[in-house]
Amino acid sequence: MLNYSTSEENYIKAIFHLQQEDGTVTTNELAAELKTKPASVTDMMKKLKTKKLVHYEAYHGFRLSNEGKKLALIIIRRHRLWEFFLAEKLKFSWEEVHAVAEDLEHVSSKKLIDKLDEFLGFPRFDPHGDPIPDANGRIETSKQVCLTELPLNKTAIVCHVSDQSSEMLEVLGHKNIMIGTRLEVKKRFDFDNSLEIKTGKQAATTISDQLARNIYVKTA
Amino acid sequence: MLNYSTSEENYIKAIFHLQQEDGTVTTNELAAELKTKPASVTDMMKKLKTKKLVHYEAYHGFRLSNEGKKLALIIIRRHRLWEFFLAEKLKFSWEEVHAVAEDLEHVSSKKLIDKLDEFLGFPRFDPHGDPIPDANGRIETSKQVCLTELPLNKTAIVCHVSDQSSEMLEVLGHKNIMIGTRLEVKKRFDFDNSLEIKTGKQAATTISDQLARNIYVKTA
DNA sequence: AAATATTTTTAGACAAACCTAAAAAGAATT
DNA sequence: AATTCTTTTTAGGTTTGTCTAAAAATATTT
Ligand SMILES: [Mn+2]
Ligand SMILES: [Mn+2]
Ligand SMILES: [Mn+2]
Ligand SMILES: [Mn+2]
Repeated sequence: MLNYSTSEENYIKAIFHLQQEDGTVTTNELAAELKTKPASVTDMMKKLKTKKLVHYEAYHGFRLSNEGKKLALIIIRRHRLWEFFLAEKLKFSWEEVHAVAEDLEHVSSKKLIDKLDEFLGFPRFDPHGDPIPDANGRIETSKQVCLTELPLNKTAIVCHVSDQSSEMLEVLGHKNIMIGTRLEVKKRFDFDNSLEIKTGKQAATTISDQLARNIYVKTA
Repeated sequence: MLNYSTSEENYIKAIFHLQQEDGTVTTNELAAELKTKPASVTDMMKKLKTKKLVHYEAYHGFRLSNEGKKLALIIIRRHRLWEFFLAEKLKFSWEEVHAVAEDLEHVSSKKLIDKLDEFLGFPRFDPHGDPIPDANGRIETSKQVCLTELPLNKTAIVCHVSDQSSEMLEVLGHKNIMIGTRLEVKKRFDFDNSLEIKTGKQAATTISDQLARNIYVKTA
């Protein structure tokens, strides 16, 4: 069932990401995304069509078939689990993980990935806050986002704090914020980027930019 | 300096292993090792020669240049560190690690490998007992081997015990065996595979097959 | 509805890594 | 030293994934 080349996998993953927005993807879009030429994209689309991974009619764009989507989620799972591993276990910084994961994602042993998942404690989000598909390809629909980027008045749930120091936990405890807390940002002060937030039925509190940077939330 | 294809890397590694025995490697030998055809080997040797990784004169075999040896040790380092990771952290069995490492070894980030090495605690031997080259390409010359495979009357030093249970440590303590102990196998009883060993100036002791299987030694 | 501009596909070429079959070189036998 | 056997190389071909340049289809303007 699965034994695809690095090139095929990179195309499938890129189509998956592009069609999230557009629905259907064009030749030029994909060529730009993959830093290749439109002619190369057409060649590859013909091949992926015969392999039943994409729906494609000449001149009318393409989108992934169900098979193609399943494959994309497998590759995304590998990519994000490796990113998590690199950040969490090897202490790579946030920005470094992507490039290395871009290569590691093409090592295709199913057992490797499932054991890695287990070793990492079945993490749900990669270091950029993107959800990690599970072994069956199921993926959380809502993206994890830093509290600093949450739009005003949008209800969200705290799902991760990146700094676990006792100082951090002290201030969180005092403000009654923990994993699972439902909150909304009511105001954002441009002067110092501090936030006024509302949690449940309590009075509003203010959160510094410093603190907000370490809190990740999921929109419901 | 280093950006070689998966194919080039597999050839370099295979030549390294073959020339350990032979000194110089032949076309047919290498073709057999890599399950490819002699004609393909000749093609690749021409390429590796222009890249200065091998010394090669038509019809007279080949061996790695210094550059080639350095590259081989980098690839072997990657391979064995991944094998150690798979066995130690992901609980892969002994026999499963090689195939997966055969792919992982071609991910070429130097930082990835050095951080992995650190994360693993700078292991000196892979799960098969082969030594792991360090970040500078230095490699231990003597291979680690299970006590069950040590030839009679050959002095060796205990370097690893794979079972660290308190029961195991109890029996080892009683027999005065620990990491660093110098020993020789004096006799091997076919009936139960038990061993009579001699350590330093003490009287000989007997070790069961069960115990011996968990002790690894390095010949001096 | 033409004319023009943009996008996409086709045609033809190239490098990498492999193959088979034939030729050449070297080694072993007589 | 000539013949025979074995090994190695060359010649020519295939597949995969890329490219440029030209042609065809589609979209946008006028
Ligand atoms: Mn990424
Ligand atoms: Mn990739
Ligand atoms: Mn191995
Ligand atoms: Mn390999």
